[in-house]
Parts: sequence; structure tokens; C-alpha cells
Amino acid sequence: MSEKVKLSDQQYQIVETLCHLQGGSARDVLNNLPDQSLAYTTVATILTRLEKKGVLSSETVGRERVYTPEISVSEIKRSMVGGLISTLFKGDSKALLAHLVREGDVDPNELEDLRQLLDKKEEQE
Amino acid sequence: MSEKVKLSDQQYQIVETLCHLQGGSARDVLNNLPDQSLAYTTVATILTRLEKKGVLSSETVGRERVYTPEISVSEIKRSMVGGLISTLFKGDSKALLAHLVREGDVDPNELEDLRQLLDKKEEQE
DNA sequence: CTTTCTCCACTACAGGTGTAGTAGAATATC
DNA sequence: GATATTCTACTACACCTGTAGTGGAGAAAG
Repeated sequence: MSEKVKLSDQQYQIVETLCHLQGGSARDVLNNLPDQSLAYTTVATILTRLEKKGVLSSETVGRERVYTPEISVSEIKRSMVGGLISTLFKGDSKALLAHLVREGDVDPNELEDLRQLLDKKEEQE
Repeated sequence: MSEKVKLSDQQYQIVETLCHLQGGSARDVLNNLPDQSLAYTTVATILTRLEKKGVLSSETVGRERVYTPEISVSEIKRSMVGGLISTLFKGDSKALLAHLVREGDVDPNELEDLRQLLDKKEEQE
């Protein structure tokens, strides 16, 4: 299951790519990666390790090993954001909110806009 | 200077403690750490490594090595939150906001409260 | 002064990560 | 069928991190 997923940047990039592709081979991932400078074997290694971690599963199809994400991008994000909140803000997610606004990353006025946006979105669903 | 500071949980815990103490020895940090189960030498090792990284500086005072943070807790938080935003949300901090609300970590109604709170805080300053 | 305590520097070691090469098997191409 | 391509598995290696032991120097205690 989900639990605490903690991925490095590189690993996240690869899982995300795989999720967008909805599964695929190392070659597929490599071809769709934002950073094209990696060696094929590097991607393959990372995929293997991610599988060992339980984030992916794989299946041999013909000559290819096809990986399937066992977790959604949302879950990963939730888990990683959650980890940061627990480390930096003692588990208080509002403190992160406050931090974002205080640090000027987000304009306070945007909060209201955002709220309305989300309210609308909720209605639609 | 600041730049990209990336600390592990453990490292963050130690820097944060040191910041609260406004500097101190390994022993001081150990005594004030939430997690008391670490060995003295473990804390000392981490402090040494953090100094090598430039996050701390140190000075020998008598028999003790006294460490001083070279960066504030706020800066570390900003840097680490920023890193996560860039990894997970392509640098869009509002996307993180939206994520927090969508994932139910924060009630949409709280956004307004928060906004008002922050507006007040701004007035006070 | 001798014994004990405490601190620091150095060393150690396992596990994770980034990165990639090599070997061998399977496939595609000529 | 021989050759080139391509894929996986295995191996490698350096660096980071968590964790801590050891040895020696200095300070405190008796």
C-alpha cells in the first residue's frame, strides 16, 4: 500500500513519468523523461530499485520488462508533502499554508480566489 | 549563503535544536533534542558534517566546540519547501496550496480564516 | 598526583542513491 | 545463418546518511 513513500527527486521524476505513461519499459520512461541525459542503464537501475521498494511492479512481456506503478502520483505527493509537514511543521498543515503566505510565495489575496476556485470544483464533482 | 539547503529529517532536527539554543555544543544539542535516544557521538558526527556543508560554523571555546547556525530555521524551511514545490509542483506554489486543500489536509473554509489572520498579522508589523 | 570523566577527532560500517559499464540472451537485420 | 541491436541482470563505485565505537587529550575529583 501507500504508507510512507519517500522518493528522491530523481526517483520521483521517473515514477511520475511512468505514471503518465500508465506503465511502460525502461526505454519508454527514458524517452519521456524531462532529463534526457541519463543512460538507459541508469533508468533501468532506478526502476529495479523502485520495484524492490514496492512502488512499482513489473511483468515480463516478450523480451521487455514492463513496469506498472503501484501508487498514484497523488498518493506520492500526499505522502511526500505529509512527510515535509511532519518534519518542518510538526504535522500542522496550516502552518505550511501560513509559511507559504508569509514567505511571499503566495499572495494572501489569492487565498480567497483559491478558496472560491475549490468551492466551485467541489460543486462540479 | 543560503542557496539550496537540503537536509534530512535527522539533520533538520539537529539544526533546529541548535537554532533554538542559538548555538551550543554537541552535548547541548543532545540534551535538547526531542529524540533522546541518540548517542553523543552520533550527534557530534552530524554536527561535523553539517559544518562541512556550511550550514553551521564552529569555534573552540575552552575544551568545547561550540556550533553556531549559519542559517535561520525560516531559511531552511523556505529552502526545503521550495525544493518540494519545484520537484512535485513544477515550481508552482499555488499548486501545493491546492493540493493541501484537495487532499483534505486543510479545510477550504480555513483558508479564509487564515487569510484574515495573516492580514491582521501584517497590520501589526 | 592518580583516577575518572568528558570531549573531540578519527574510523567504521551498513544501507540508500546517482550513475553507469559489461556480459549474455534474445531479437531484428542483412 | 551471421551480424548488429537491444534488453535485462549483475556488478561497480563514489558519495551521503544514520549510527556509533575507540583513542587520546584535557579537566575534574579524590
